[in-house]
Amino acid sequence: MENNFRSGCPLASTLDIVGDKWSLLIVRDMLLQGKKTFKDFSISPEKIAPGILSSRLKWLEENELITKQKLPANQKENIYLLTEKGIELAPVITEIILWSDKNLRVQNTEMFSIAEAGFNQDKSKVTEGIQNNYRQLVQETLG
Amino acid sequence: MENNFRSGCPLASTLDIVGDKWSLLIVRDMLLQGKKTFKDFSISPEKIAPGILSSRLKWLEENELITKQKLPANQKENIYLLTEKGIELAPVITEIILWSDKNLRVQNTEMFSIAEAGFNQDKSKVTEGIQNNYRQLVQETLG
DNA sequence: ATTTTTGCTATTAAATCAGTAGCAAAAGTA
DNA sequence: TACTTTTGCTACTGATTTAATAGCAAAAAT
Repeated sequence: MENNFRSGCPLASTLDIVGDKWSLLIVRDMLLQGKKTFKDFSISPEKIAPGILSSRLKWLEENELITKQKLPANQKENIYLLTEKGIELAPVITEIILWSDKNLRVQNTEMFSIAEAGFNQDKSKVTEGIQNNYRQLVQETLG
Repeated sequence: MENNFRSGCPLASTLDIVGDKWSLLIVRDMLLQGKKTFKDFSISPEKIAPGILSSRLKWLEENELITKQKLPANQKENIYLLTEKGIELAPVITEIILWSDKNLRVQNTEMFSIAEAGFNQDKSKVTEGIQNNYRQLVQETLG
């Protein structure tokens, strides 16, 4: 259990955990689309390779952003769910999406509208809505 | 000028630009510590290698998050400054720091206090303060 | 005129990412 | 019950990115 962080900087420490091209997209799929299984994550538009997906899920589980479990009804499927620590990334994701909408749309002409997903409302309301919605999904999934 | 983004997702698009282990740390050094030169960035506690720093600065300039220029007084030193697009990353950085403070401190026992930097105040006040402070630095630098 | 500083590039090695194939076990279907 | 499909991966190969160090030319400082 050694300290593998580059420095004592909180920003750098976060990047040491989720500062790669995929981790936050997995969290996005869970938070915003309710994805739960390996298969679910495999079919994102960004097409993550199974090897990378596998290693990222392990890493996120090790760092307690997600849990992995099987439900009694299905002994094959692994169910991945965000922990509270993971759910609390919602404000970060919201700010990134708002920045992107405002600043990258000119570069990425294919970018989705964020109004559809309700991101043009009050910032903290949006974030809380996403979080509470997800917490309900967890309840429903685990019964 | 082709579209090199992985998808139309705003989150993924941002990660395509600053989703590596170093870009946001460079923005951090500029915003929070007023760093402006290659040398300044070289001496961060995370010790970025010159080759990576060089390529990241080029990339950030290409994507218009920073500008690069020489001041009349010094024809050797390059001065790197954040554009408005770069300054607007402040809310993202604030949220990441707050998440880290709350959720990674247990893992990274060497983490700095964020109270010292004033991050325990009202969120949008903190962000705006950082941004206005930086805009003033730009003014002072360019005269 | 000499030394130091700055802003890099070059080089090599290591780590990570990406794409495809394939496979065992569980689940679904006939 | 046998067969097919689905799921959740692992293995493999190659490409790309990152990391660490050395070094160097031009400007600035002494």
